[in-house]
Amino acid sequence: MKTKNKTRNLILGLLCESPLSGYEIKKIVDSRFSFFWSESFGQIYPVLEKMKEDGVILETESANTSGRRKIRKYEITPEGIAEMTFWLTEPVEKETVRYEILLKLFFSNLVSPEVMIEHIREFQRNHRKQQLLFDGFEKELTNTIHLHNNHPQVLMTLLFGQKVYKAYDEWCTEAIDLLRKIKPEQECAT
Amino acid sequence: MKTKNKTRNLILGLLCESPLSGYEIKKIVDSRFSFFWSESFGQIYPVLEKMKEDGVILETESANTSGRRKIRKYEITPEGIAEMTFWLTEPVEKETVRYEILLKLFFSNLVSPEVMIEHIREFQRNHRKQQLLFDGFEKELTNTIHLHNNHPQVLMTLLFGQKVYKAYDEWCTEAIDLLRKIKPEQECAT
DNA sequence: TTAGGCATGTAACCCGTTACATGATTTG
DNA sequence: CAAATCATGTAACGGGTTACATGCCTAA
Repeated sequence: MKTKNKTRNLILGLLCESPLSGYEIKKIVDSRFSFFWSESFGQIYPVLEKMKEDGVILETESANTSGRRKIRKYEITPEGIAEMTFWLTEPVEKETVRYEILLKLFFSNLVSPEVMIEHIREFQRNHRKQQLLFDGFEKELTNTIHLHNNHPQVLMTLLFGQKVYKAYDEWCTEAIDLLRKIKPEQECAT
Repeated sequence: MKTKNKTRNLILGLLCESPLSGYEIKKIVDSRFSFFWSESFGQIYPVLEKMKEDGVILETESANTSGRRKIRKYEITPEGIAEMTFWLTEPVEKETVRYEILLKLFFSNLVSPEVMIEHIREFQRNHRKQQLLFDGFEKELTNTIHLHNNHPQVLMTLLFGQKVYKAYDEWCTEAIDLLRKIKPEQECAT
């Protein structure tokens, strides 16, 4: 039962709450998980097929609603719940992050400081957009408190995002300041 | 010239400073880049071969020193420097992070809070170890100031690590506190 | 009517890890 | 001598993205 496939666990987790289609899974990930997870259709659909074969989920031919294209809804089986709870107890694997922005920064003495400043500004802009979304989520959650039994857990993931993104933001500001102090003659090439 | 292969850029960057072997590249990444980058031998050696073919690096048959096994040293070519500077000016691609710990947390109402508390403790321990290394690096750097012309850039990557890991650490403490407050009857299953 | 969102799926490709094989040299 | 470390390499595999193909429905 050694599941390296995290997509599989994501799907199992979502289906623990309610049956969903592949399309809906993707939408949920894109909207609520985007700051710590991502999935593509090219991954989701084949994995769903495999999971059906393995008997951890089953298709609940949930209607051809109003002559629309067939929507394949899936629900979790007891085997699926067992697999999910097993995975939850397994230790978290060491994540292998790769911050392209830090790699560029590390070697950025090959180009003018302005280049790197612009990269960091862009990074800061993108992450500030996400920070605004955090605030929205938080309000949404405090309004619907106790509606979901995983409410505290959701808040905690949010808290993670808020703290880390705040750290990103502060770093961006400081890094830009530091880069501005670098004299052009210290460069290697342009 | 659309390089998606980041390993290639890492190698180019390192070779800008001095010629290196595949083994040395791996050691540098493991020791100094580990908190924001990772590489495996199975990736490095084939990429080096490909880069040689493409003429961005060349092998400088750096001696069979004292009858030892042949060490293949590589140095960068002008084409390699051009490729690297081009990549540095290209925008940073949106990173797709996947925090397994947050995915587990999000769905952790399926198991007892103690399970998740232990995962977070482990996460905190691992990252605190790295935080100690940051302090060591910093001292090392302040001693050798001005020895390398990318000194400020290195310090900035370090600053990033320090800020983000501090955010991790604070979150861990708060999250564990919050999890302790969850009453067992709020769970779904065990 | 056409653009865009809903919905599913596949093929090609790349990226990267793991595991293994090989062999030399150093150190206990 | 055995174990660890230095050093290079390959094969197998899996994970994941991108791009494409298909088709339906709704709203401008």
